[in-house]
Amino acid sequence: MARVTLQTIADRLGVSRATVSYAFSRPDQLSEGLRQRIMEVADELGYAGPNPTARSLRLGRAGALGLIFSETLAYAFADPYAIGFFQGLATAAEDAGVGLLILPLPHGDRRSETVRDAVVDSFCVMSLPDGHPALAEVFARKLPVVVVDEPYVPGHLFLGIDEPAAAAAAARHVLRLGHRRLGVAMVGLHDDGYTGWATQERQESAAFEAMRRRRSGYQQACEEAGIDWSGVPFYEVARNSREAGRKAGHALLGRDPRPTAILANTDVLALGVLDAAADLGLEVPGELSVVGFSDSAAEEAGLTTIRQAKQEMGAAAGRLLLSGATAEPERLTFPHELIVRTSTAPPART
Amino acid sequence: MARVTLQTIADRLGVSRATVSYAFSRPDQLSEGLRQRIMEVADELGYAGPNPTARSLRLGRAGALGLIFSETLAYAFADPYAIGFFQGLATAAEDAGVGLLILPLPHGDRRSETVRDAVVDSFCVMSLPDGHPALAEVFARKLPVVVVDEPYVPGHLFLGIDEPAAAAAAARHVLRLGHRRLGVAMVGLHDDGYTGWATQERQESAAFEAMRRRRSGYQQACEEAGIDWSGVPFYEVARNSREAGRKAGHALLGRDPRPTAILANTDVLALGVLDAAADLGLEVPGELSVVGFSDSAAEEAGLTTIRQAKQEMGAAAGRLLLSGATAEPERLTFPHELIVRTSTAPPART
DNA sequence: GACTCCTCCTTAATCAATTAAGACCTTAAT
DNA sequence: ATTAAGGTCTTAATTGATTAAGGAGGAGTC
Repeated sequence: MARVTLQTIADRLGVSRATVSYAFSRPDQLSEGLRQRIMEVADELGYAGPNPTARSLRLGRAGALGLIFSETLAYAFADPYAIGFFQGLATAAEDAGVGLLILPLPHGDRRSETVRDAVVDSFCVMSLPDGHPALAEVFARKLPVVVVDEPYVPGHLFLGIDEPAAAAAAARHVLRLGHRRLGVAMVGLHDDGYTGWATQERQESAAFEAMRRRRSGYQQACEEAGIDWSGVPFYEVARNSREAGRKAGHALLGRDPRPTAILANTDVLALGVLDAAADLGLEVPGELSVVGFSDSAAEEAGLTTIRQAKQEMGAAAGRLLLSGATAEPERLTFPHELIVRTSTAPPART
Repeated sequence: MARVTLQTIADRLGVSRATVSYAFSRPDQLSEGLRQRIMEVADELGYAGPNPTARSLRLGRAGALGLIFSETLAYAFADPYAIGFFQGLATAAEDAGVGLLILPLPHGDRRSETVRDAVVDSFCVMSLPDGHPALAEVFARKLPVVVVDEPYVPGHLFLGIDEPAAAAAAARHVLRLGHRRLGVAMVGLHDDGYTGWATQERQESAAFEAMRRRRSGYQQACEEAGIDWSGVPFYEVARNSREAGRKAGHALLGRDPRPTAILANTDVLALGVLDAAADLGLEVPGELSVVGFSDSAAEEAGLTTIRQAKQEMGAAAGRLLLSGATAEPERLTFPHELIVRTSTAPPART
């Protein structure tokens, strides 16, 4: 049984293909009788409706927004920050009646076909490491693109927060509370699976721009407060999971002298640090202060964190891409806010 | 500046369109020199690469799997159970190198174009109420379809758990512990936004099949234990949120006599019930037992629940659709498991 | 009766590619 | 010298629709 197309129906009825097309797309162009006969025959032949791909080609629009994310999709769906952003983006897509095409970018096996063959009208790219081939492939498509968080590419639309300022705000908060012995736990600096202490050089050469800048915000705030950054223990983990945070927490809290405050660059990591503190019987915030980042999983745990308007960012990204208004390339900076909860307090007097 | 196509490049170089196509898709068919010249000219003219839509049309495959979900996307992304399923599905899509096209199905404004125009090779439909128009539209596309959880449509591939058995297991657990005064909190029965006590008739006429069957499992277990179902307070909420669960919890716990055990048909709802218990100063499990469903947000809170293999279900759905093997329509039932944690215990002696 | 105006349908161009089959030329083997 | 074999490129059919422009016929108006 061959495929049923408009032509099949047209032939069967002895009318032109155009007529059948009108039956589906503009019923008012046809007499009611013929339209009904067409529909009957379509039904009878098992016609699946106008082929969407052919339609897309003819109409010049795909009806979808492509989303590219550095991680495996399962991982992306596990990240509360990403989920929040997706929600905003999805809402914008929904409002515009277009689909959201989530494109996989397998680690290691970076096939370029994915981006090249994606049937979309625009791309939203989120958190790619510097120089990731997918970015070049996206730009090669010459479609509207917005890059979120990282990397910033001059001449292209960019959405993000003021990373150094936000990170500095987190650090200053504990510094003002009087903490002098800090520890830092970060994920997403590199793409190489490394977990362990990070040298200064490794810190500065991070492949992910936003995290690199976030880190520099921590450093700057410390140095402003007269703290020698090279003396601040810095633990890097490969995955943004609570378990990884716990590992980082144990590493940091195992130092002598023990840090009295730990800065984590995600909430999930911070929750893991809290787990480690609980393992060691340390009271929070009495014996240890912890600050997260993103306000994505912080509320329940009473975690002090930096709030980012992730949903608003997603919605804005979607609107910019879907509005059709070819906004001139811009760097849009979204606000952040320090949310103080119960995971931070002045250090215990020694 | 007109659009650059293969033809533009061909004309510029005085070669045929086919040659240019080969330069991109099968470099070995061309002399190295010509191929390079073609690439240079393509670059110079700002060619964006072979148009994916045209490619799709010619090749007869879209390279995407369509995902349809009854709720707004923002809501879907907020549901841990859905997220778990997405993770599995996304992993399968990733393995196959295809995209995941998430299709919006706006509440109220149910435009049929979304499904009709989706450029996909197959559909995964999740949790649609009985008779939802999108379902018919999906089947009209004559593409491979798998329906997850609800509604079961004979003759089409279906994935789900044994809902009545799973629900009965949850109910029997507290019944065996000795509870006699139960309360039930459910979400997702109807599509009409109602929140409040649900009559027997309303319970049985639920639009969502899986939830309807889940409820019947609760009822059956109760009746087996000699409990009069009509005496079991049943509170229905419109949204699967912790806040809604708290509301249901307050309603149920405000009854006299107060239930000693509450069955909730999602973990999120159950967490809200726990919140309500905390509000009232009730000890769990001392004064109140709570059972959730899905094991999607239960571990942290020590919630007793029914575990579903959501990721495995997602992965299986993806594999079935992407394997190309036109599996004969089947009803695949996945296992469930009662996970007993610390939110259930025998009732206090009165 | 001639004119205009509709209504309904057809013609034909267009969207942007892929690919089997064939043509042409060069090289190598017999 | 002839034939076969390769390598390189072209021809032309194909994928499945949309839509502006035009034509045929009937109805309404003067």
